This record gives sequence, structure tokens and C-alpha cells, in this order.
Amino acid sequence: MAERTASASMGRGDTLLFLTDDHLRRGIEAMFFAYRGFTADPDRILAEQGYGRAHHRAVHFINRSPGTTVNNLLSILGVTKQSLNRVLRTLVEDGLVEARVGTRDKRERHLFLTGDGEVLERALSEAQRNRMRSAFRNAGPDAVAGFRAVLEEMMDPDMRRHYLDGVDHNQ
Amino acid sequence: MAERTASASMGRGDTLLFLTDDHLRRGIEAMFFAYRGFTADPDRILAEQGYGRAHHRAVHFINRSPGTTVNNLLSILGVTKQSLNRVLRTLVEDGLVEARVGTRDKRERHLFLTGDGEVLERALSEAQRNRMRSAFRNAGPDAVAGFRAVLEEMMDPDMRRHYLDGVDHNQ
DNA sequence: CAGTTTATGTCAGCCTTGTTGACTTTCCAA
DNA sequence: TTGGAAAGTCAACAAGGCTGACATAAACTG
Repeated sequence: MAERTASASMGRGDTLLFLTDDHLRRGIEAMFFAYRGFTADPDRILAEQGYGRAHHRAVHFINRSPGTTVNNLLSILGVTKQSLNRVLRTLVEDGLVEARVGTRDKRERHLFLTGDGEVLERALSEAQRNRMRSAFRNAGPDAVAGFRAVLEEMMDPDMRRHYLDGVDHNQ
Repeated sequence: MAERTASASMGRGDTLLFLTDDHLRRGIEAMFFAYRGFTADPDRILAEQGYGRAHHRAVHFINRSPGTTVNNLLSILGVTKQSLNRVLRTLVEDGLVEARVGTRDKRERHLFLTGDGEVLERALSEAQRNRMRSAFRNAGPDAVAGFRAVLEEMMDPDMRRHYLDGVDHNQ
């Protein structure tokens, strides 16, 4: 333990103490425990309606980018089309998602939430936002900036691109 | 969108702009994309050896608290004993984990990593720490403090207790 | 000491969500 | 007009959650 600390900060004085193996392990556990909290509230709502996290993810990104194609959703979610298709099929059957054939390219399906879909989306995202809001508020704006900076650095480059796609640069 | 921004910062000037629905949505997506990066490297190693994330979690917490009991692990991981038992059984069969009958209370099994178990643990945690270290380094110490503060606020109280159990208060 | 509770393990069966592989239909674009 | 991309479908499988029922040993309790 002592050696690890020494090696991590070696040659730079105390400036890199936040990079010791122990701090890194704490960061790892923070991610693990926080992600559980992060998904807990939506999971409860989803379970009531017979859906799972996969449905939540689809609904979230369709809501964020109405009219997105199946292929685009595939690259964001990083699953196989068979997996995604199973989820989308139930959502379309249940009337939560509408898949419109593309006008320019008729092979593509453009995905939209229906009214019912928007109701579910709002329930899920409100639950999740409530927890996030309370965490943000308690931690404060500077902490939030750090939170986002670290998470962004932790993403794979491809995912980071998808993340930044959703960023509003107009401010 | 404009109304949301207004409502979130209402009555407090611009101080609460970081709590707008849009910022919260970005935080939600940051968690989603970052968690994928967070698990990507260990997942690759695990897949090579025929294990999954469930094995990683067990190995991680046994390494963190050698001699921990099955019950304690259950409360940390938040799964059923049947789920955990399936994982522990394969780990014991494969000689990565040793389950010693308790001396004080012979009903309990105390869990330890074997030499082979420690080898796997090191491979997994090194991969994960490398990513975390690079993220921490690029974001800087203040960002890391914020990262941890927000994640801690996002945890369920029970999980937060487990998280803090692992904290080193000696500094 | 008898009865209850606790810790653990196990069997069976179910669900979600991921996977691979093979195949079809549609239809744009060179 | 034909090759290939986009999308959908079927089948089979695995990991890893879950519930419910039951077994065993040990510890605790009255």
C-alpha cells in the first residue's frame, strides 16, 4: 500500500497523490455503487410495466433524437440488431414507438415516440433526473463540472463522440 | 426548453443554471457512456477466460475484504444468494477462491482469493485502474474530487455505507 | 433439552438481454 | 441491372438476474 502510493507520486512531489492505486480503487467502487443508484429508480418503474433497461435506453435515445434510424441507435447502444430489434418490436407493438419508413431512403426506419411513449419516457427520465438533481445540488456546480470532466475522459472515443453530439454548444 | 431553464433557476438568479433539465440529461448520458468505458477493459479479459461481470464483482470485493462472508458479499452486491452462489461455486471449483469454514461461527464461510485468484484480480483491476488513472490525470485533482462527490450523492444510503466502509480515514 | 433462527447451499424453472449464424426482402446507387 | 446496404426474422444459446421450495448444520433462546 505504502509502496503503491510512493510509486504513483514518484518524481513529482505530492501533486499526484490523487492517482494512487487506493484512490483509483475508490473511484472504481464509486462508479459501481453510484451506477446502481443511477438505475434503481427507472428499474422500479420499468419492472411495473414489464420492461427492462434495454427498453429504457431505446426510449431515451429516441426521445433525444426523434426520427433517428435503427442503425444510428445500434451504434449508440452498442448491441446487435437482433437484440435491439426485439426491444423495438415490443415497443412498436405496445404503441410506444412509431417506426416510419424513410422518405428519402425507404430502407431506413425513422423512430419516434408516440404519446404513450412520451408518457413513459417522462416518468423514467423524471425519476432519474430527480436523483441526479439532488446529487448535483448537494455536490455543487464545481463538483458537477469535475464529475462530467472525469466521466468524459473515461469514455471510449466512439462513445465520447455520441456523447458530445448531444451537447448544446449555444452558450 | 427555455421554460425548464427558467424554472430550474427560478428565484435564485443564475446560480442554479447547472440544474437545468438539459444539464441533468447530459449527466445521465455521461453516466451511461462512461460506465460502458468503465467496464469495457475488464469485460474483454473476462470473456477470454469464460467469466462475466458477476465474477469480477465477486473477485473485487473478496480482494478488498479478504475473509468476508457470503452474507456480507450478498448485501454489498445486492443479488440473491442463488445468483451469487452460482458465481462463487465456479470460482471455488476453478481454484480462484477459497471458502474457509468460520472458526467462531462454523455456519459462516470466509472467502479468500487463492494465488490464481489474485492473478486474475490484478489483471482485471490493472486494466480498470489504467483507464481510471488516465481519466483522473487528464481531468485533474479538483475534477476528481467533484467526480467522487457527485457519485457519492447518487448512491442509495445502504450502498453509500458500503462505499464509505472502504474509505481510508487515516489521513 | 427442544424449538427456532441464521447462514449457507442446492434444485428447478423462469425472464431479460446479450450473443452468433443463416436467411429474406427491400431498394439505393453505381 | 445488379451488387451491396439496411432492415427484419428465425433459431439456438449463454450469462446472470429472479422466485420458490427444501436441506443441513450451527447457533441461539427459552
